[in-house]
Amino acid sequence: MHMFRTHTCGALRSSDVGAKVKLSGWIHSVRDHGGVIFIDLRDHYGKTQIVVDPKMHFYQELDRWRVETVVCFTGTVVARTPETVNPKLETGEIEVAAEEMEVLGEADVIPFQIAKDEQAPEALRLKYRFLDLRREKLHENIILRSKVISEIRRFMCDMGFMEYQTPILTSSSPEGARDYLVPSRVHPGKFYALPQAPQQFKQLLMVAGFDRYFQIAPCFRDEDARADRSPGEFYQLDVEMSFVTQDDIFAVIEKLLCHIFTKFSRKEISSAPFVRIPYREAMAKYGTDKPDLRNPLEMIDVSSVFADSGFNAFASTVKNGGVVRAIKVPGIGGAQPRKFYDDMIAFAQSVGAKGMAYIIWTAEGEKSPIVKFMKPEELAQLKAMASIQPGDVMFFLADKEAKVLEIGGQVRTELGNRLGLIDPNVFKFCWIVDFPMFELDEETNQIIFSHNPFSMPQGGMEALLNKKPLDIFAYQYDIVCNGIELSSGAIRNHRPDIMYKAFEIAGYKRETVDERFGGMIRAFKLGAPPHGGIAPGVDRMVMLLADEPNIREVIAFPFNQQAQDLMMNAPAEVDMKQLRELRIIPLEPELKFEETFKKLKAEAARIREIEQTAQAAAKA
RNA sequence: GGAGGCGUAGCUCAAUUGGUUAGAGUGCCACCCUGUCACGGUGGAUGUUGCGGGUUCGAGCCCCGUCGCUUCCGCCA
Repeated sequence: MHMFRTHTCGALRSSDVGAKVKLSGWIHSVRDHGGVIFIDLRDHYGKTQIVVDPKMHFYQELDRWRVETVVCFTGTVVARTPETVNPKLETGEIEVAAEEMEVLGEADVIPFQIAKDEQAPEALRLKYRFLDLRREKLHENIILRSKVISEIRRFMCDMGFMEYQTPILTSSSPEGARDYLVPSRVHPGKFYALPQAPQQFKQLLMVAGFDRYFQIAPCFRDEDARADRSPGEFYQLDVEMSFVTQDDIFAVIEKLLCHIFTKFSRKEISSAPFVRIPYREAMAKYGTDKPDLRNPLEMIDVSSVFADSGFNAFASTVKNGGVVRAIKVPGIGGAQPRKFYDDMIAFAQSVGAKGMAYIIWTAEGEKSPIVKFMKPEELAQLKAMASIQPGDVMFFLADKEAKVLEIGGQVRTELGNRLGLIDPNVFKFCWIVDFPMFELDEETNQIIFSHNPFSMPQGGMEALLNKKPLDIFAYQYDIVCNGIELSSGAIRNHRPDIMYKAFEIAGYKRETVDERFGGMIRAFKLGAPPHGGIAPGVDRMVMLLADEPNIREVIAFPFNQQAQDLMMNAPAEVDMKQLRELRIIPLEPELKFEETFKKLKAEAARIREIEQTAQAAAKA
């Protein structure tokens, strides 16, 4: 009987010496010494060195086969002499003396190297993704991903959750990202949408009484890519629970994340409970709602110091309703050259700052371009506010608050990076909580939902009736790790009366709410439990665990940044036959849609009229 | 949709800042080599310098346009 292997390429050890074995795999590398040839044979499990003696009948033929050819060797396991043991290989104590060879799959010249650590351009790597996936790091990443997902499933089930599947072909949701649409053949002119997330389904499962739901759920969003955001599709660990508070959900997720990150990483991990930071505090201190807490720097408000200062640039900003924020960097006073400060100012300007001031405190006094404009008591005030020690430096930004926070956040990150303040061997998690329910639209001056209209307002109906809308928080939260947002979540608003009221505050009529969200409201009118959930991104978790800066490195077959699959050539044009069934005529991209649509409709009506006239004439 | 960066051999990069026939490593091809494990050695082939135009005696280098890649902003309830 024919067989391909008795062992994998990672299996053999010195205890197997003397065994007659058969190994199959890819030719990883060839080292031809004239009198003897060494071949590293590689498969999913590892590498084994094959030795071919010139006396073997296939010795001459071996020359023909290039690296990455798939071959099967039969031979005997022999021990390596102590000086030829390779400690880098798990199978390094032995080698296989080849006696027979069979070529199973010939390989042409490969477009980029696999055995060597060579960085090929990404477009090429994506086109030949099956080759790229043979490279050790990428292969390991995909294996890690598989292990992480199966461990998540096991752990969730152990915590009493059950995995439920929800439709892939569903309807377009009114809020949120752009949908991917799928035309219906049975109902020409109508479209399914791929789910941006199984949001409504998981809530309906709670209404259906299933209590603890999870799903490793595919999500589809037609939005542009980022380094940590794959365009098109991605996976999230979708979670929903009934009869829970925000803290119940936090406890479950903290347990899960601690377990997964401990199991699959050797980095130090924040211990549960993770620190909780109100949204406004996060914005004030870090200038972002996804702070990297490995960076110890924080912004402080020093507007009051400069309100009546002799430093006019800042004083006038404060008088005109702006703010001054400072970032203290401890202990670098004497350590950085002048160029460092110039570079930081240039950086601040590159992200939109008008300028940036700084003060260096030394044992001898202050060094700064702005100190000469300031009174001694102002300097003393600053010193007290930030507990300044000699050697500390303070950077200052002044502008409208929103702008200062945004720029300050980027300056904080840049300082952290440049000064090496960010420990790469730590995972720091935090919850961002107390997102405002409403905000003021800057253009229209109207109250609008600030994030998710379906979250439960803190304080419920009572808060909606009695509090100023802008003072109401939502039970909404983000989980953040090392500056990467893993997920948003919320306690949902399951009460139709509270939902109508919340929408009323944001300017929606009851009829509009019924029209747009009628399905959910109908369900909530027939006995809905309080419920809430979260949906951490699986790709982002694996990306953090694999220490990859780019999300495409942890996805087996990712889109490129333009949402194309270069290997499968997707998206692609389709047959006229398929379009005819769907009654779809693609418009040339350069044509104006509205005008062309009207013209085509008019033309269609004209053709129909001509046909009807002809038919009538034929009858008569 | 907008901004920045990049584009030279299959791949990674160089080309003394506008000056002779565009080089090196790696890969590829041929030959040599019995202990390598990124083996080593000798020789060889490989270029529309992304594309189009302009400036110039002369452009890989400068200018304009265009395309592609990438990072960020917008967007991502």
